[in-house]
Amino acid sequence: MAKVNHPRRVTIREVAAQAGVSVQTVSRVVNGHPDVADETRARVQEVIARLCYRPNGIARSLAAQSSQILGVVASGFQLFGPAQLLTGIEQQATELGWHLMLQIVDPAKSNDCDRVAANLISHNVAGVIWAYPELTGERECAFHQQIQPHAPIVFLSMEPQSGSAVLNVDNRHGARLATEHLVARGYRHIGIITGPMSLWSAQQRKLGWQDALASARLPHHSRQAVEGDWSAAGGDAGLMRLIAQFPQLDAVFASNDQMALGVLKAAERLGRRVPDDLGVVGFDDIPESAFFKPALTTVHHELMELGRLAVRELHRVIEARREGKPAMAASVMLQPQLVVRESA
Amino acid sequence: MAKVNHPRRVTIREVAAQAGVSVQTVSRVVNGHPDVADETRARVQEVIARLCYRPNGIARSLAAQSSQILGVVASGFQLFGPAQLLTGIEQQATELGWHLMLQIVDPAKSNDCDRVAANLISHNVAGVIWAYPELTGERECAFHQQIQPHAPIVFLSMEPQSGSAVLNVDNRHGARLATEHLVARGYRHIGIITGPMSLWSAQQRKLGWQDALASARLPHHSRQAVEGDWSAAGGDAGLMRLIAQFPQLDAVFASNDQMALGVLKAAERLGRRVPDDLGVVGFDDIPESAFFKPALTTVHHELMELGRLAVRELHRVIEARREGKPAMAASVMLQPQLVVRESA
DNA sequence: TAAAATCCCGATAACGTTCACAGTTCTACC
DNA sequence: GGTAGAACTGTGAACGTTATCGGGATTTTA
Repeated sequence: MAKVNHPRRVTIREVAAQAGVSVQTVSRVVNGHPDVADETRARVQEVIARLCYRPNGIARSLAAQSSQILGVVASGFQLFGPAQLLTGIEQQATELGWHLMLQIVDPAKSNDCDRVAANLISHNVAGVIWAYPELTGERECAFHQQIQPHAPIVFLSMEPQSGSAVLNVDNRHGARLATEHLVARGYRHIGIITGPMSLWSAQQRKLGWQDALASARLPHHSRQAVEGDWSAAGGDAGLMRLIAQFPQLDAVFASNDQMALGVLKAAERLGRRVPDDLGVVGFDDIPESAFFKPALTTVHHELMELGRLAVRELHRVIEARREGKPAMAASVMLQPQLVVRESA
Repeated sequence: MAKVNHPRRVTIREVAAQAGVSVQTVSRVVNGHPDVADETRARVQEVIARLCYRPNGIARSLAAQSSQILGVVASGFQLFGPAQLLTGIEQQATELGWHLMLQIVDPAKSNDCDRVAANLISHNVAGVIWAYPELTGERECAFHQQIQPHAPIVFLSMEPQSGSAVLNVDNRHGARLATEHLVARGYRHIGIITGPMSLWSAQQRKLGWQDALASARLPHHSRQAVEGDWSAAGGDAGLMRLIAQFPQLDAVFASNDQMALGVLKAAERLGRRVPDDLGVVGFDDIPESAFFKPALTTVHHELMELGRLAVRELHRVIEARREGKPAMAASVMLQPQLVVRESA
């Protein structure tokens, strides 16, 4: 096995030698510890700059038994939600000086979670953000058990549970706002196309729809709801099924904007004018939704901010624990807002 | 500073003790080295399973002077392209057993690149994928210089350069296909809304548009082109500007599908029927584009596959170098395809 | 049958940091 | 003027693994 031609990287030892101090003193300067004379500090910093010394993160992690890395467990970034979350996480992490280790779990493989947990632990991550939205509970539980002793976790878009921090958008309330708006506009036969019902957020949005119908004393039967898959194609197919099983339908709450787009397309094909013959409301307020025809009435929420919050909470807990104080991340619930446009 | 209550993790030493062999032998078993008797190997593996031993990635990286981590430098995942790339990268990395360290560079800060490079080097990444699309060249060059001696790099969606591996979709040819289709449909006054012209891909798409006009012997003036920002809002505003400065316009090539959506919206507002009064072609073939009104004719390309390819190339090079052979990643150019729908 | 090669395995030293503790010098106070 | 404490610095041992080298047992070759 041939030696790869690595250029000798500058180590703390060389800095120490050049500055005429001990390795430990350099370490102190680098980490901003007190107890080092101003003059010494200046000399060391000068040498550091001159040699372009960069502390080795790996060695640091090993010695200190903890890293500057946060683990992020996610599913995929093709959907709007996860992409927004990850963007927020990334921004805040960079601002606070954290690095990110990305882990994707494959829903198909049941033991994938163990692999991910083992990876994260073996890399001494300082904290973990669980942004993989699934309801089963078992998965998260097992994961939680494994990670918990090593690093704090925050969960995103999941069922709130005592004993762990869960950050959420109030999907139920958002869906209620959307449906109430349809009711206020005079629609009386309001169906829903849900997201994949294995997801907490999809369930909550359906509950919000039910809440609104109930408080308006409108009936809701199971034939008023069909399950979608977040995609425009799913929304299109969903409207077809919905009309087939519930012909008097006069409005639809689509659980995300992509599905709402599919609904608009199907409605056009069926000769139903929106909003006159069919009211449509979406969820997410993706940037494109204002450009749909007609412009989509939808529910706006701040997922980027949720991601940023997750990092800040984790940061707070990690710092506190480093100072010896026990700390717990707090759960949070952000409130979404209705954005009224033309489709309802 | 209070000791955090870390549960003692199982180390290689304990495995060695339990199995009655040396630490080194356990290491050999874990890493699949030869030169260990079948019987010994079995015994060690049994102990590993029993104690749930997981090698510490940090310590491994430090000792071996190289990790199982790939660095990914990107800009943001809110856009379709980057999200697709990252998804592909993630999938392939997981399949091959690599971990990902995500780094975002802030275009605003000029020295951000140094920070990113330092981080990656300090974590001993085995390879780097540069998926931050910008043309300036300086940035990449400086980065290249710093990383190169430590780890192989592949670049994504950039200007091909000798001496480094660049993976691309043939944006120019794709744009040419799109524009040629407009010509074939009889449009004669074809404008373009480009992406941000600081991006290589945006430049290439504009060149493809020019190619098509030139080979059809149609004139193209600078007033036939406006710069957009990839967003639907940008596409909408773009069409307004385009018509103002080039009134005879009868077709538009929008450099991505979101902008095409904006164009469709603006066209409706102006009372221009698509495709009769105005032909529109997009680029990317996002899943939603088939559901636009009218369904969007666009250019399909396989960005996820490009991301997967990048990881495979890197993997190949890293493995080869570990065996002492010098190796270079190869450059690749994927061909896009035209998808004809209703908008042209 | 001696010499050489092969197969196993272990001892020791890295890898580049931080931590705990032990100085040493200097100031301040009674 | 001795002593207590602060301020600063250095020493040695971790952290958990892999690399290097060497040695004993076993097999192959001359």
